[in-house]
Amino acid sequence: MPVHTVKNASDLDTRVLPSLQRILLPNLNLMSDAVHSSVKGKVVQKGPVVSCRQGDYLLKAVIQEEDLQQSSVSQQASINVFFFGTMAKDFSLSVSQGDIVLLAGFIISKSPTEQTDRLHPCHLEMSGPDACVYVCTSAVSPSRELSAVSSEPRYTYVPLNELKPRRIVNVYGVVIFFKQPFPTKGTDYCSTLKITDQSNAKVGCTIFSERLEDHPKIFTIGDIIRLHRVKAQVFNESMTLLTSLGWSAVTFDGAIGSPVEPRASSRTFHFGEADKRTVETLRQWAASQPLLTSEPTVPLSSVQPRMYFDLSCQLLAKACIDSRCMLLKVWDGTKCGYPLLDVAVATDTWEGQSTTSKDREDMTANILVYDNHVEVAKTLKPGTFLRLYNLHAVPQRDSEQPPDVPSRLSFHLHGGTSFGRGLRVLPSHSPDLQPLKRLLESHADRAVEKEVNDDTLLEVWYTPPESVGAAITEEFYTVQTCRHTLQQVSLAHVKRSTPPVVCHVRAQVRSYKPRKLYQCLKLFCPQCKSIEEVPDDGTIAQVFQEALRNSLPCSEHWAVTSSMDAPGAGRVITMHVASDMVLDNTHSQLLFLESLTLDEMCVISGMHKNIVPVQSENRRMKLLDFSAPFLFCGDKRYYGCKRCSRSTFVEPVVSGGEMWDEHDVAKALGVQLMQYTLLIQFELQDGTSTLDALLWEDAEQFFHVSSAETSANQDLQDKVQLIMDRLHPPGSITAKRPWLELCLSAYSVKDNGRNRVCYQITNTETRGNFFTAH
DNA sequence: GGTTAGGGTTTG
Repeated sequence: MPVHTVKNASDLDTRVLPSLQRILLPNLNLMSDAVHSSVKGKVVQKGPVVSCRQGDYLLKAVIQEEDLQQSSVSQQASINVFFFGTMAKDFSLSVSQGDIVLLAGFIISKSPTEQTDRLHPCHLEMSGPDACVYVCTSAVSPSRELSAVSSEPRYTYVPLNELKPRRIVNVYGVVIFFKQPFPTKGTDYCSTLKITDQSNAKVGCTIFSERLEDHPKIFTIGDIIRLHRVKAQVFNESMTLLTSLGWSAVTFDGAIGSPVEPRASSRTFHFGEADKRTVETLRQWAASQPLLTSEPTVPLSSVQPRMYFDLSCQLLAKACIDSRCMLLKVWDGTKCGYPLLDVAVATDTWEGQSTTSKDREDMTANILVYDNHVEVAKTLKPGTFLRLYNLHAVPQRDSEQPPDVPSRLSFHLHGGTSFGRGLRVLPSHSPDLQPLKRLLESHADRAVEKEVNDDTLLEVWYTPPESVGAAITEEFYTVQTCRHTLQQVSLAHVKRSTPPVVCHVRAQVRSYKPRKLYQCLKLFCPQCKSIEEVPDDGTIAQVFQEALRNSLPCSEHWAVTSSMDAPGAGRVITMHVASDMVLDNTHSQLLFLESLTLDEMCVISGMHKNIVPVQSENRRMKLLDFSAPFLFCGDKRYYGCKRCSRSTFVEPVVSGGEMWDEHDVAKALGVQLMQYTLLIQFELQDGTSTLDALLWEDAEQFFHVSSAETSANQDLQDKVQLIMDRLHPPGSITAKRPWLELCLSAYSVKDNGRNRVCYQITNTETRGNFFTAH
């Protein structure tokens, strides 16, 4: 290995590479003889191994000259060193921050970052066969042990007037300006926003992310945002914040008294009491700042010609005009004070309800959405609640119209993102949508009272946003996939039958539970047959926190141990790799990580195939409590059965070069792997009776998803939700629910010594042409 | 470790 360890620091001066000339770092320059020289210094910064574009690996470290008089310490005493390929991995595993290293076989280059990092004008590159490192591992210092056990506070937040250039920080702020994400010329979407806090400093933030759903969910000025791991930078003489590696954003409603519910895109983020207090304090402060109170959205009834305004509304229908323009038909339950322009569109180009009752006609607004906004508008489903930002009320003067007749108003969402122009979907539970929803509901009630012969309004209101279009244009049904040749029977007949028996029935879903789809996902132990809930992130984070409290780095003879700094936490994460695997590709290694938080685990697991969180007990490695996953594989998490697994293990039998899956890891660690499973209880009805039936063993077939994949994939969760909403549209009346052809298995189970009959939906799958659209 | 963009007196 090109990284060698020596026992004594003095060996670096005397025994190692005696033929080479030591150069003090301040004396090093581009003309120095790199071939016959060595440098020595303390590792003051050590970055992670990162993969670069060509499939190579890179690690950056900073080493500092130690052998200097105090007076001569200068910026030239610290130098950037880049390690490439296996050298990077070896360095990462063998060298810790604080160690003294001797480097040779380097290339000296001009440092492109001299101006920004104020370090040595040169940097060193360590690659190729001649590069080598000797390291004297420093003893674990008391301060390092202390930092490993201290866990609070988890994050520190920097006031916006105390930002220093180039520092990676966590901040809280109140949003005073924001734009919806727009595509850049690079690979990402960009959101720009401006925030402020009690210090009154105003700081622009630029968020880059390839995924639209990762961008901060800001609905209005006055929302509160928490940013983690953003980099401070000066631009145009002002401080700005820029996303950096592992950044995250969580936003909150800014109104005093509204629930402090974090809006996050990532499923894993830390949110505790301290965050709640910070949000509440910021809300109080913002309420006292007249400039910060958010401009309320303007109802249609208050719109004046030529004004720009934000509108909250429900989408009724949409139609494509051309590639650069879409028409959205919306309402907000109020009546505009001006006559509205009706845009003529062929009936068959509408999606959703284009024809409406006279009463509603007066309340619907046609909105022309241009250019870049078409992309978002295309994805909208009738029924969705929307907010349109910087909408323009344009009076359209008809040339033949007499001057005393008021012009008809049309609404335009112009192209571009200036002034925050854009549109976004609002979740229907948003606090500031509730007045709008109550208003729409009252119209729906009135329509019922009057028995208006037009149920389109009810249709839109009572059907969930996603399914309005579908309910009209798409078919939904189930088919039996078994080969039973059975006469269809009634539910009453099924209940009279003696189990075990299989029946075919035709029934509707009267209700189902759990209503929160994520609660349908369970963990099943094939060994002891127990079913457990999937722990939520709060529970898991707590297990990590517990382990953090008790842990001192463990040491195992079979593992190579190294450490890295937890960014901004003043704590060291310890990493163990089985010796046999050290040379494997970093991404496929089985890693054991100690002293880290769930957040950190989520960041790191994105880059590795298999990571096992561990803690130590008497310096021996031990798994965490089984309420937390014992294994992280990218987005996926695997759990061990509490009853059937051991939390201690001897040396895991690993051999290099293999690709490990969750079964291999579980076996090597003595863990009984829990399987993901979907479990839903339906109440079926068919006019003769009602009957509770489980959907469990054949649930994957029913939904066309894998339970394990669904656990880590929002799209699949949405798909399950979508299907449930078809089976049982929320708020729907019986007549509107589909009739399903089902295969039912009736069987007996022992329950407290008594036989009980259970029913399961088996051999049945859902069909509907929305699958192809999805 | 970091390319994109870095709000702005709008308009079909």
